[in-house]
Amino acid sequence: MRPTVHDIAERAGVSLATVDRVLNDRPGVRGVTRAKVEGAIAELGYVRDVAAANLAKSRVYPLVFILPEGDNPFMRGLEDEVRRAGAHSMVERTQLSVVTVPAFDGRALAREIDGAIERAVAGIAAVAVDAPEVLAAIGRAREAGIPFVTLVSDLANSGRDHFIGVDNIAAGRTAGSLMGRFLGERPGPVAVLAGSMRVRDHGERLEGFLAAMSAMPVSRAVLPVLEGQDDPELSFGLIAKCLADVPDLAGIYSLGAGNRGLVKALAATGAARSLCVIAHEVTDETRAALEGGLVDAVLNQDAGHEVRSAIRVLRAKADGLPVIAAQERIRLEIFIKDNLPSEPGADDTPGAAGN
Amino acid sequence: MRPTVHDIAERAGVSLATVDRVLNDRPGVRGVTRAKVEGAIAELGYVRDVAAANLAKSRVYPLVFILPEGDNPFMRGLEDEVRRAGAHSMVERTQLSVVTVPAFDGRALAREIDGAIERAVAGIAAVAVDAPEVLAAIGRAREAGIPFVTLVSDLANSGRDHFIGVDNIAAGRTAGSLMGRFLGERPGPVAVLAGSMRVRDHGERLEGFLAAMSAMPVSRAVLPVLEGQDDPELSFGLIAKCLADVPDLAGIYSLGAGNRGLVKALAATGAARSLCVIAHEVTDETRAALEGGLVDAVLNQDAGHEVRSAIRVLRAKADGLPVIAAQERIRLEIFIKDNLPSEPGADDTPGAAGN
DNA sequence: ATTTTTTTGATTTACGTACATCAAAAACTC
DNA sequence: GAGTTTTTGATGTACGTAAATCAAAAAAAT
Repeated sequence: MRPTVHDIAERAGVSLATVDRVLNDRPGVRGVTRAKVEGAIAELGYVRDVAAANLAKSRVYPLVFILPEGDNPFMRGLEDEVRRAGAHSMVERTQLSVVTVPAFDGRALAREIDGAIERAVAGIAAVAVDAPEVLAAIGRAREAGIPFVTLVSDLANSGRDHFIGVDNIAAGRTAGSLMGRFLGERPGPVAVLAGSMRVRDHGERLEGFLAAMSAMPVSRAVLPVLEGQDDPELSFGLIAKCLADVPDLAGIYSLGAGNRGLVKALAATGAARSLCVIAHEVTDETRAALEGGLVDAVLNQDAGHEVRSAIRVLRAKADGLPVIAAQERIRLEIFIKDNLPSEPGADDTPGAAGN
Repeated sequence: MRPTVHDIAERAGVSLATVDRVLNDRPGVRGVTRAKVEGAIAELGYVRDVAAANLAKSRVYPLVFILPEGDNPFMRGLEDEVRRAGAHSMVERTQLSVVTVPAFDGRALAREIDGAIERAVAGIAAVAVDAPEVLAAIGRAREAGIPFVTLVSDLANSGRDHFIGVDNIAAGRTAGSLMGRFLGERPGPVAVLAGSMRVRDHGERLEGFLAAMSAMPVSRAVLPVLEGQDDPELSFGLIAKCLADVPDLAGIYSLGAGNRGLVKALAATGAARSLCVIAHEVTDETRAALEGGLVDAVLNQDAGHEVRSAIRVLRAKADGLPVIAAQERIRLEIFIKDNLPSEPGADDTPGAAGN
């Protein structure tokens, strides 16, 4: 059976009060006594019963998720997942809140991080922005002893506890390999639709894509990047023009969130029947396009898994417990039509409204 | 804040003892009193604090995993995952045990299920076998109020609480689609390596594969199934013979666990340079083959996720709590060389032994 | 109305831990 | 050795729930 604080007291020859002082780093214990207690803890392999401690303390873990605003479907899906998890999180003594900031606004993000620090939350998860003020804010959170997780978009050298997301270079490389395999020896250039090359994630995906394409047996041109700012109408226009201007176009890689415009352009021109199209993230649009044959493959990161992982990691850090690395590793999923899981809520009664 | 039993007592105008009797279905409560208490429970939205209850009861959840014996790498990996999870499961009041039975032995499996029922375990997870005595044993477990999860291999109409695994027809279809896409217009038949067609899972994968291949624009022969009994040497022989007998072979789909023999035959003959090879489950052999270019894609189900899911589902069922469907859905993963996650333990110091 | 049976309430103990209080013991200083 | 300071121990209360006991109250039966 598991050792308790009573066992420690007996093994070390001290009282419960002394054990409590050592376990919780309270003052009033001589070094020699502390050593005895710590020795007993180690010998017994004592692990705190966190559930019992939380009960005694009536502890609640307030966690905050800071997400970018806008109509990026993936981010909205991420927000939905947080809200869904939050609906029954009090059962696990967790209280989730969502704060949104303008996309790519480092200053606003830093401000919200500092706000969360002020409120003494138990942990922070944020989609990072490459900006010095964000770097500094993360540093302040860590100094205040608040666990910090970057979500989807990492920030190097930030001291964050954990990154939850996929490797974007590998993502691009995967897209390139698949594109090359699917196209085989069929000739013609490929186009790339990005949001903005100023975003590091997009740059990394392109880098990986180009590397993989250049390693393919068949040499193939990659056209200059189309920057659609993740805007549906702008993306639509760029793709439609490209389809018109490049009659021998062989494929399109959409590495950002402009998929609504892409899918619309493909459907409008009927071009997808002869193109290989690879996009990122399963959303309503890309799911429909995959099922309807407009898109050949979607590379996905599971927002639900990411949110659950963030919660688990922040909780583990707050409790000083180990993180199970294998469980928290986010896989880059490849979906074709045949392995696409059924839509969430597909089990619901047809008349049910939303989910 | 969360309502407690005290709030129920006050709301219903009864004592704590009565609330306890109602909550725990103990005798000695009139119907009219019970209705009052249940009304208060509903109005308050009371949800039991399972952690507090477990503390009061010193509860432990003994769970048993019944797995097939043998050197099937996937099953051994599954067993490793259970043992790994069991190493620190007491922290969560869970006690995992593994029982192995001869592969495909329905009688032995039924006997172990009954043994677990006798020991009054909190839940059972088993790789199912299609046999009437197994069906009956699962029925007995359910009658005894013991939650039952089928793992990897399901059993229809068994009354099990949950299936944790992938859809094998979809798996076969995915393999067929990928094979067709990767081969493009390149001519030549494809071969299928199975364990045994007597195993329903293998039959389903073949079914899906054939359906997808026949839907491809290019018509392509599928050779009669090679049944290697998941034996490395038998599989080696069958593949080597096939490679010698069919010089225009275009691809191989390995739907079972004979991959060690397959990979060895490919390496020995140098045939893989001109073949498209798709296999199932990431194991040491398939990982190396994928990285070395002998295999083009591996379709995988994550054993670690499956074990964690089984534990979560069994715990939730034992507690009478809801199962989060999205979290417990096992995805059919497609791995090519570029999105293959680094090997578990790859973060360890190079000198570290095993893991 | 009386007797018998059933229901209800009050109370205690328990789980493992957190945290506070204050007297007693030990250690330190002069 | 006396006085002062620090450390330690004993104890109580708390968290939310489980479970047992027995007296008192309520309901049912005669």
